[in-house]
Amino acid sequence: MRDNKVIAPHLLDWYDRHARVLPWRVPPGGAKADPYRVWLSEIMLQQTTVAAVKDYFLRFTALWPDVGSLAAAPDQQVMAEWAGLGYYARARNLLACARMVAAAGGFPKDRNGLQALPGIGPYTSAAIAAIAYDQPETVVDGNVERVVARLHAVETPLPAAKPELVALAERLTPDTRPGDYAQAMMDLGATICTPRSPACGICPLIDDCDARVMGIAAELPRKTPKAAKPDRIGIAWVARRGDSILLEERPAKGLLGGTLAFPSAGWDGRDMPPPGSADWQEIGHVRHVFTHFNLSLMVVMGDLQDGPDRGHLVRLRDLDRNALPGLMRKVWDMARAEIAA
DNA sequence: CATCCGTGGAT
DNA sequence: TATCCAAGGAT
Repeated sequence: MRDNKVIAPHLLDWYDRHARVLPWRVPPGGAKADPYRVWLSEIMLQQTTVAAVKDYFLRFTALWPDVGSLAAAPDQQVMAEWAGLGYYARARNLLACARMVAAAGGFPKDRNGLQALPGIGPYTSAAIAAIAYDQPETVVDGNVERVVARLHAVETPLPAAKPELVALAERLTPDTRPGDYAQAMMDLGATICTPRSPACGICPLIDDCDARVMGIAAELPRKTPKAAKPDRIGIAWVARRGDSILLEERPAKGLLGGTLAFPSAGWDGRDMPPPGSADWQEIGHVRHVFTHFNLSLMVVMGDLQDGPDRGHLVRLRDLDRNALPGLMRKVWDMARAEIAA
């Protein structure tokens, strides 16, 4: 029979020996974590893998070592540095949040205050409060949902099971070392209690897990099936004039909001004409997968005869591929190959 | 509560 | 190739 009181001690003992070393992390029992670095890493890590975040985190903290310097950064530079990481609303909220925090003289020191800031929801507010301020808030991300669903053998499928999992997780949260405990739960989920083939044989909670006894650990948490992704098509214009190429900033809201992009239409709910007159030549198609649809984008290229009526011309040698979101990098790579040919 | 919002890696 | 999914939040 599981004893809730021993779970945190078991987990913390394991964490003291096996904590992952990460750029934004303070070692177990170590010095106090910097709220700015905790916040920045947590925003980047939302629905994003540790491997993908590492370089972005190092780059951001090198450019902007504190919230004041980030708050003073130009919007376009932050968007360009975020390019490729996805979920661009995070970048816009990041900057809005940094400016509010800088104006207030620092981060709020409790969960409710944190959650009032843009881009900070139930998970992130609890994570910052626990990790940076050592408050016994319960952090519930996808890892914790999975660990708790297995410990308690919760068979209700997600997302309906979420409230129940949160309540169960709250009962496990210790009053001491809540920040280490939160990170330990996530490390356990990421390295031992993994989605497909959990390594129960080396799990520090093997004697505390109901699903393990029932032999259903790998099946939990159950999830309600997702709808199939529809296919969408569209067109992107690679408009050239001399040694320059046309780019535009996308509208702040919606798909790839606020990012630098080639003019395009037909795939994002906006019906736009070509940005100018040209003898457009089809050079190929790029495929891209978004969260809720598959995209096949026809790429056409041409020399502008008039216009453009929007966007701005950028010299090829000034075009930074890394400042483009992933989809537009594919468009650019195709166009660059065509130009070279 | 459902939908929208990226990207890349693992299986 | 198809599917899942990764430290979620806003609307």
